[in-house]
Amino acid sequence: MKTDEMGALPLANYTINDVAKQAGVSKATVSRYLNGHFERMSETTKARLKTVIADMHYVPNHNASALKSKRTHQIGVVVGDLANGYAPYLVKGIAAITQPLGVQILVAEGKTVAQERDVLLNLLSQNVDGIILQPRSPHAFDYQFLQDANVPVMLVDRLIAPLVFACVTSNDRQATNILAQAVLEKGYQQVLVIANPLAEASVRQERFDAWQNVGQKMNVPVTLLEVDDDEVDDLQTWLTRVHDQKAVIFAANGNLLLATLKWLQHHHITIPETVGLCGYDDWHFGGLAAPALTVVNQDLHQIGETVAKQLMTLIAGDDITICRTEIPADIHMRQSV
Amino acid sequence: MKTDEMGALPLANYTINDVAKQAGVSKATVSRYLNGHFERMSETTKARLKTVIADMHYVPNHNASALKSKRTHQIGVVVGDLANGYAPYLVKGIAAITQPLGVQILVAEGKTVAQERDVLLNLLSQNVDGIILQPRSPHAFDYQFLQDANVPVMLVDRLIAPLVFACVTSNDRQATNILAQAVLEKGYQQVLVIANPLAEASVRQERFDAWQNVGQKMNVPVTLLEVDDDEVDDLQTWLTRVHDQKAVIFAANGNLLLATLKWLQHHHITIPETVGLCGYDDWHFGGLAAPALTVVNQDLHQIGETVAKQLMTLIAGDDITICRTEIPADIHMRQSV
DNA sequence: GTGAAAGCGCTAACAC
DNA sequence: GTGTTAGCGCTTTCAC
Repeated sequence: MKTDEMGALPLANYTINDVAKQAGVSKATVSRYLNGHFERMSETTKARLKTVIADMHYVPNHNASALKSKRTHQIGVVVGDLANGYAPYLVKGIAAITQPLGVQILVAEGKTVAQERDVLLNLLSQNVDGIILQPRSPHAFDYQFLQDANVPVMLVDRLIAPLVFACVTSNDRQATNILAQAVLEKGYQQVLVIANPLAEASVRQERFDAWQNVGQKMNVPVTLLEVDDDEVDDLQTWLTRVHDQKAVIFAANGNLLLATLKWLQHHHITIPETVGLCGYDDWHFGGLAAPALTVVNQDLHQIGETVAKQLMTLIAGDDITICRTEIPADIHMRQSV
Repeated sequence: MKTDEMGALPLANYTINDVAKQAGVSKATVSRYLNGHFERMSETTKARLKTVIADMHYVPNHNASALKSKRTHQIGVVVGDLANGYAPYLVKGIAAITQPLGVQILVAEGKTVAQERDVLLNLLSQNVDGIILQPRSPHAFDYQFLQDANVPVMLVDRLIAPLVFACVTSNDRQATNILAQAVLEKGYQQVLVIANPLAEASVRQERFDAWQNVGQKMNVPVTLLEVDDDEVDDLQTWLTRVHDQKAVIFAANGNLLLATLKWLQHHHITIPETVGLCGYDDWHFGGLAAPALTVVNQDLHQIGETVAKQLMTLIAGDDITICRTEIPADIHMRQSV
């Protein structure tokens, strides 16, 4: 290995052996130093190593240490759609916990169950220490291979049945209940819930159930419109049917809320005069729309932090109970209903 | 290693040795198979390995192969703020290129130059094959260590001087020029440009320069308000000063645009009657605001794809010219001016 | 066309 | 308190 006399030297190619030689100790000692095993290391060697490592700009090779220690200090985060307003806040919440710990985040997108499986397998082969997954499928058997792989897994946003991994979501049922109650008290006679296919995710079902329950209690009919691709043209039919009643639309997620808002604006349907609009997740700009939107806002940052903390616990080898942790969502009553 | 008779077996702990033994070949042959070196492999062993690997659910250990081959198939992506509307679309664009290639993305956030340095060093120690960086600092010397590390680096969104790494941005100067021209043709007599500190990023300067040039040509004074933290209270002063003139505000990025819009709404200042508003990056909801916003919209997905492609070229060992690639932005003229 | 063997850079017993 | 040593699972010459 080259010696350097000329100042700032390449952050490069030095190995633990070079450091050991330079410091006049064995590489075991260097390794101990690097891993913070100072229990019975003399202050002198400690100090010496500190300066030598700094001088050499030595950077340990993670791959080698991971190979040996079986710890990569990397976790995988798999979301359904990276550009969905959900993902960034979630990832930021996760990063707030992991980054100070020196744990890196591998993000990947699983747009279909098959693609999700691919990226998960890929993540496993990278030996990630753990995985945070917004699952595409509600069925545990689709994730059998994850259980078999014996890697810590946390779910976020969606549940699977049976619940074989711990999960963090918001309090969907409760929050939707409160919103529904508040909205229906304004005297609406018809409700349309626009959602992606309920069967694919149990929280969707919960949000719909909440409306049904409140609707029943207050004697207001609740209609369901399941759409697959944020294409909301079908709401024309419903609008026609209820045109002489005071009606309100609930869009069950942020994308649908936006799609619906755009559709209504495009068709020059006034909100809330002709039809009321409320929904889930305005990603900080519901207040800017015309009119400002009444919404349930999930605390994504908190969800991310919580799921990351629980994953870190699992990775540390401590058990946690396999259950759903619910993070309270905020409800913003504004002018769109 | 256990043999399995009972169907789906743990995706686990099999090594290349196990596969070799099971297939009755040497691990060298298995390795060749895994890496697609079929040049002179008999069809029979090829077929045999295929089935054995599938049967065993063997998954190669990336850390081991990375240690030996010096290729991790991971790239680092460092952005200033993960929750900024910029990041998700960019990352998605990058993922569109890398995911099919089996290249994983390590995302990290660099909120300050110091933190950015930390995460970059961390990334280097993970032996990422390359780095995409939205640089916090405009000075190349802050990234000397990256050059020394001899790792492929691509910049995105912002330049550094001298330009020692290739970079992908939008056509800031040109797009802003077109917008400015179109806006001023509406007869505005005063312009306020709200931006984060210009000195920190040359594209900010470009956007301001564009306004200055157009303003000069059309004889309209252009004022600059530099704010540090999306706190736009100071625009009160300017508004008072120009209250009897037809005035327009240009917010130089999406966050500032939102902050400004919120501030104006909060102070019940009508747009565009009292003051016009336009800006950069509405992240798909500028059309929903009241009134719909006139903006320059960067093609973030395209930027992400482009920067990822160029990085892949660099990683493949091919040279690219160190220059700035500009992706045309869209200009949306709407009702806010 | 395939195998043997030498490491990649690190960790963790186990010595002393 | 520190050194010796045996691998972790893979890739890649170099033989044959």
